[in-house]
Amino acid sequence: MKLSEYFLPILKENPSEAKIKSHQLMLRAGMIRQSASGIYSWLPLGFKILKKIEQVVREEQNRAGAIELLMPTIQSAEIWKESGRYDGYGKEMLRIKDRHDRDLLYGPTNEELITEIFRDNVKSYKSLPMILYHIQWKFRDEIRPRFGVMRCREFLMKDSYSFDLTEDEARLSYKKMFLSYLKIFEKLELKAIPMIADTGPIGGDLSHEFIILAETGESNVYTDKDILKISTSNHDYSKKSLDEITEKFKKYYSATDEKFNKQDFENKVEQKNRLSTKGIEVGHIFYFGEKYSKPMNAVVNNKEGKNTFLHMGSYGIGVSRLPATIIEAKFNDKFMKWPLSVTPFHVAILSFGKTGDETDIKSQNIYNFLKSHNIDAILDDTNESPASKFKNFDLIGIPYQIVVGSKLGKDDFEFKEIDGDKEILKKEDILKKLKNIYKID
RNA sequence: CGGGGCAUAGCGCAGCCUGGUAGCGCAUCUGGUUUGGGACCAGAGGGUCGCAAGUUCAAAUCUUGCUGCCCCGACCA
Repeated sequence: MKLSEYFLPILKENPSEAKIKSHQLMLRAGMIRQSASGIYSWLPLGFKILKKIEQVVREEQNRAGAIELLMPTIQSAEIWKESGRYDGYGKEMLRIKDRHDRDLLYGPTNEELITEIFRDNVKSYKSLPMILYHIQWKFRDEIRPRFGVMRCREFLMKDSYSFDLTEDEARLSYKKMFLSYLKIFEKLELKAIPMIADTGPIGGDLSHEFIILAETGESNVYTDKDILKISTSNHDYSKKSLDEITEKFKKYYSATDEKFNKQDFENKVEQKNRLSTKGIEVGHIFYFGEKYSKPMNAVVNNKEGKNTFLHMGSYGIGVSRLPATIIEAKFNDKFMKWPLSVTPFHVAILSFGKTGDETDIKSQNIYNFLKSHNIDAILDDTNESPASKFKNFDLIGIPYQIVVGSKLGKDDFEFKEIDGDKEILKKEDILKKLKNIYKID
């Protein structure tokens, strides 16, 4: 993409309504624009990042054996009356009437709908276990939306739902999601800590929140430093491996404010290992047994041919919250640097030439060369000053840069990591390097 | 919902107290000069001053009502 042909409205000053770093940066880097309180449009750059994050989530959910589908944003009130949550959910739920005066709602979550789909189409224990998920926009009419896309009313969520015959099997499904979440956040270069959590309005008795450590987070976090050393890289989705990884985490103390107990913390964690910091909640998983299957009569035949209520769990990741979370966790006051897995472009080419001159031609040349080899580059071919280009790209945060100026030889290019030292390379070497970094064939 | 604040050009702001032809910086457009960390000169375009009513010869400015947005609290991916 050539910057001169792209839609990237960059702001030099912070809009006054943005109070936290990620909100300011997302507005300034032209990622989002607000359309109403807690409701945002995603501009091309932000949308590209959002889609990449979505893809990381999708791939790891698939690896865990979950199957993707897509449910609508608008739901009928009927099923919510069946589960008893139509009255229970409160004002957070946006209620709508259609032209025939039928009660509809903009889905804040999908337990009812997925339960209806499942019970209508699955009749045998032989189809179990099964985990279904979708990545869809949700609406929760928050009392006070704030912090940009961090706490907004309309947001993109990945929500999975597990169906099992017994509680034991359901706990295994829970562990699959537990590991999948850890791997997703690892791939996004985020430090996520699972915390025992309250089950909230969704209900159930087994639940973890996934908290990303970030100075500017909203939740207080108390844990053991060693918990950060646990690696998931040697774990797969076999039962043995899942049991091992969940056991590893159980050994360490970790709690947010609601569950924090000073006495316990000090008893269980050595002084030198105590970590109390801030975090952002990005995921929440629940096992809730028969909470929905009973009132909605979701059953399958077991081996004896008898109807048995399904054991269910649900698992959410705030996908649209993640771009902001990554910024909060990684921005260092000077520049942004996106993880390799979600960077909007592989490399930025900053041309210090002027339309049509030698430097400009050289820039166009390497841009076309990389493009023809599947490298997604953005070429800044505008007539801005060099200083201004550097500043803009510090803001946008593409991890690698190629700087094309008049100071180098005809076949030489300056290549650098955004926060690293420059090296002088030929274009073939740059291609080789980028292919290696991004694992492109 | 309780408490506080704001609304003037795309963004940041001044003007309001004390009513009299709407301004500044950045951004945008034209021409030229520049080019390795937010360049310079000259010129140009862009605003029913959030909406409505009232007071007045005259309202961005005073009065009243409404709407929107932001901040602090409870809620949440």
